[in-house]
Amino acid sequence: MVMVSTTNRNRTGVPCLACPLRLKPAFKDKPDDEIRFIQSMKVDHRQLPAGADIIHPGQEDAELYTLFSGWAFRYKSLPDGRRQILNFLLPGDLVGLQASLLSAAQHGIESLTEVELCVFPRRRTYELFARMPALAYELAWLGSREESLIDENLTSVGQRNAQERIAALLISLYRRADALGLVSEDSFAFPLTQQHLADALGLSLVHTSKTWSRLRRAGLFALSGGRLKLLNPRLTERMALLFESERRPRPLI
Amino acid sequence: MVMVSTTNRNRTGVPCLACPLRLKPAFKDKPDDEIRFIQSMKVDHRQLPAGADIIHPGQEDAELYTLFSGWAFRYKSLPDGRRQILNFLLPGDLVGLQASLLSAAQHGIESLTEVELCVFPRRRTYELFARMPALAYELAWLGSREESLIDENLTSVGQRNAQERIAALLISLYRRADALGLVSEDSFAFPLTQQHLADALGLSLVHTSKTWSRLRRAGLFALSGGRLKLLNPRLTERMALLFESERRPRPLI
DNA sequence: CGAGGCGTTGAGGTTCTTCAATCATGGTGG
DNA sequence: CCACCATGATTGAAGAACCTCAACGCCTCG
Repeated sequence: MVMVSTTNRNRTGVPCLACPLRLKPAFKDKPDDEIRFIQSMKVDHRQLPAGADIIHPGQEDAELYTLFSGWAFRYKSLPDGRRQILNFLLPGDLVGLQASLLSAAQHGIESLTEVELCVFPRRRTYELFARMPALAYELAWLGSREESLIDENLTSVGQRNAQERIAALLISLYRRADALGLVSEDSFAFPLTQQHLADALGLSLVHTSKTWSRLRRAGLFALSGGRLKLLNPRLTERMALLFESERRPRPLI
Repeated sequence: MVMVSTTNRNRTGVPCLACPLRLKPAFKDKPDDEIRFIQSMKVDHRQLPAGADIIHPGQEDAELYTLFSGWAFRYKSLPDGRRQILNFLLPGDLVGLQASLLSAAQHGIESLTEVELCVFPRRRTYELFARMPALAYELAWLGSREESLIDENLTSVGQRNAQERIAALLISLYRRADALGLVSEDSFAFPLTQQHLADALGLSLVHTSKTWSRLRRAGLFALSGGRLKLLNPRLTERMALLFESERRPRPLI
């Protein structure tokens, strides 16, 4: 939970028109004039270490970001310290849309790995709506997509048992990483500790550890060198009681 | 789960400029030209009985609605029949924003009481973004607000025990009903069965019944004639482990 | 070498679930 | 008017899932 603001003075980062993310199969094409508008709104390219507060609970002046690289998560805490991880953020995800629309952040956002963020000033969010309706529409679209992910997490925590929750989380992260080209040989970088898992699944640390180890020993997945390999995706899907979900390209802002 | 489409042929319903909801303290003022635009987008005023499917899971042509009167809820089901209620919808809430932006509804929406809906064609959602950026912004704002409610529910189900979950739900519904002027003498119409409660709280029906009765006998609330009266809101708030939350007016579309 | 972060495991207790039976209420048809 | 049925709420009993407490091992880092 280190508070760092290592603002990279290299304001440009990568030009948005040449953004490597945009080439991934996860994302839709976008007309050049919209990309140039995004470029003109981008005021910084910021790098933060793992464990940094990107937005803290109650913050009123949170900017709007796109996660360029690395992982992060949104969370909510209770007064007595219990913490619920609401969802994980991967490259291309919007960071802080809710916080920038509502007057104060109702949640916190923390980096899970070192991250790079494209920074857009929250003051100009309305300008985006006024001048680039297509982008505004995609902003709303991305907001709805995030809500849909949280719906799924709520269903998991409310209805699935420990083993089903783990399976559902693995499949969800696997699919998202895959769409971003982060999966090679069924394995992808997996920066979560068991405490993160427990807080995301609504389980105690101990029970998470036991169930996690059991599923690993049962051959569902393997973990080495910080990379997770799904050994039996089909079985995992069935164990998660998941309905099929389509995977169409999405907007990148 | 009756499928009825009692389309009220009286297309007008109430003129939006004279919408009685708009007078409630829950809602912000809006310029007349925006209200007239909303009126021009409204294609129907539809009445459905309790238990009707407003949007069914997987539906691809769901319209966008504003809930004019009555209660509804969003839910997600697992293949084996377990159901999670994601959030409750009260008058003034948008219905089906997520479904109208994404290509198919990832959830269902069902009426809890008889409801009246203002119907807006999903085909014209983009037109709204193009022609009325202020309204588009408020649409996104309402989407973020709904996400924020789901965040709270996820935190409840993931971190609170049965009694805390019930307290948190009661406070949340009480505050929302209050802002709509639906509360008189600390009591408001309460159309949920214990099955709805159980599905929203992620608890079994039996345990919900036992905890619910225990809190009622403990004097937290009283239920008679379908109306719920919160007898000790302060205590309920403390029991829910809730942070204080501001209540500013919100947009009505 | 010590400290701290992270993961694992055992033991015992609590919360919550499942199964099952009962009861109250309201509507319907004979 | 009453028998019948459906829906919803209540309660007891037994067991499973999950939680807390506690101890220990492994690793990295200073």
